[in-house]
Amino acid sequence: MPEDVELLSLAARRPVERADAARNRRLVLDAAARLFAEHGVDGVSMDAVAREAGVGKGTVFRRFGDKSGLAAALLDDRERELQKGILSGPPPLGPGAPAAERITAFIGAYFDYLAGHLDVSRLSETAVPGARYRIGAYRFWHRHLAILIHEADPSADADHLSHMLLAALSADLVHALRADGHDWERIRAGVLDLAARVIPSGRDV
Amino acid sequence: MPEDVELLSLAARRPVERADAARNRRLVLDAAARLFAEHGVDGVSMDAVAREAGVGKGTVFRRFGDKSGLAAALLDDRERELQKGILSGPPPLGPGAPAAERITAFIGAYFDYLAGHLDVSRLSETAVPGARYRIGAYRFWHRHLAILIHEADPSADADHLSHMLLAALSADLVHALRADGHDWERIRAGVLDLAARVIPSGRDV
DNA sequence: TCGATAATCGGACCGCAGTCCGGTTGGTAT
DNA sequence: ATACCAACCGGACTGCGGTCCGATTATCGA
Repeated sequence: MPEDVELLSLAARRPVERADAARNRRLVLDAAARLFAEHGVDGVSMDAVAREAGVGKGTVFRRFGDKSGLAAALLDDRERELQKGILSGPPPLGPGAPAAERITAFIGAYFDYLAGHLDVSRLSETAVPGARYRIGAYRFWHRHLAILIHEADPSADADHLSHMLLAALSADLVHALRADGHDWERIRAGVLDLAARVIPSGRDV
Repeated sequence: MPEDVELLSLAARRPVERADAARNRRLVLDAAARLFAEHGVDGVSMDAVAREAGVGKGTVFRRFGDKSGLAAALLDDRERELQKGILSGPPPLGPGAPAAERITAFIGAYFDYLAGHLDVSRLSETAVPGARYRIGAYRFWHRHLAILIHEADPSADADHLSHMLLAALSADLVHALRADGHDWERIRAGVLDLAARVIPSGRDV
């Protein structure tokens, strides 16, 4: 399993983190979570987050880069849970099952994760154009999927195909589908159906 | 062919348009095209467009809504060309060919259109979250694809599948792939390959 | 324990997207 | 031709994302 490098690189922390910096990071993340829950993702400015955290605006931006970075940091914990399940959990999400089954399991699990954090995910993906593809977590999902696709069908352009499957799971698209009246189950089934069409699980192609 | 209603709705103009309004629309669009070509899409503010057009800022926003709307208006002419080819051009892009072939033709043609206007397309799709799905042109592409998918495979959720195929053609994704080193031909082939996997052109499923 | 050094802190500052409203102008009915 | 009204015009204004830099504070070597 050569995937483990990903998690390591994501877990890599700076040599040390000063005590005040760590404290402030926590303050900012807690404040953001509180305000998002109370006023909705769109109704919270970065100034408001800084004020609620009792911290200067510059501090927030230095630690999180921009608004999408703050949202990504908020998602971090849940992401790690899913990443852990992929790297070392039981099959079919974890190692041990055939690639096609692992693909299905991953897409289902990722969709459930997305559905549970759609607003914050959408913020992290759309606040800054191109942000989605730069986030470490996206790279993890992409590499994982690409490895599985290559295993299931070596003739495919696994790298590109992996990006396109993830595009079907973009928060902005799912949000638009919801706004268009699609219910969760329909969207979930549709994405899984797409994956099944792309990577036939049984024999043949 | 029940698709024609789409084009009509897109072409529907307000009862009349005042002479000064029409003149200013032209001024603004020309100014925007000029500035985008000269300074790049990211280096042009709405103030600059208004100034270059010799028009007030309010005028620009009233006529185009927001920045993504201005970009969408700039794309309008080219879009209509493609739309015309779909509605009344020769097969396989136009009517007359089997649905699966029309899907392939459409995706290839749309990709070429996208590749030719990637920056402005990206602006129109990402300047405002969710903007892509609200634009009239997107609805046209979506409905066209959905009709063909339903024809090729009535068992599929054509509506959702159509959205997901278009997600693989999102300007932001294609931009990210380019930045990641993928060349145009590779991306084009990958998207067509995806369509072929989703909608088998020959027999069976 | 204490001084040197580098990272952190935070609020003033900037540019831009988008709004508002009093003044103006073009279309239309008489 | 003219008067009325709706639509248009445009620049001042607001709030937000993001930057910058002088002051502050934590860490480490002596």
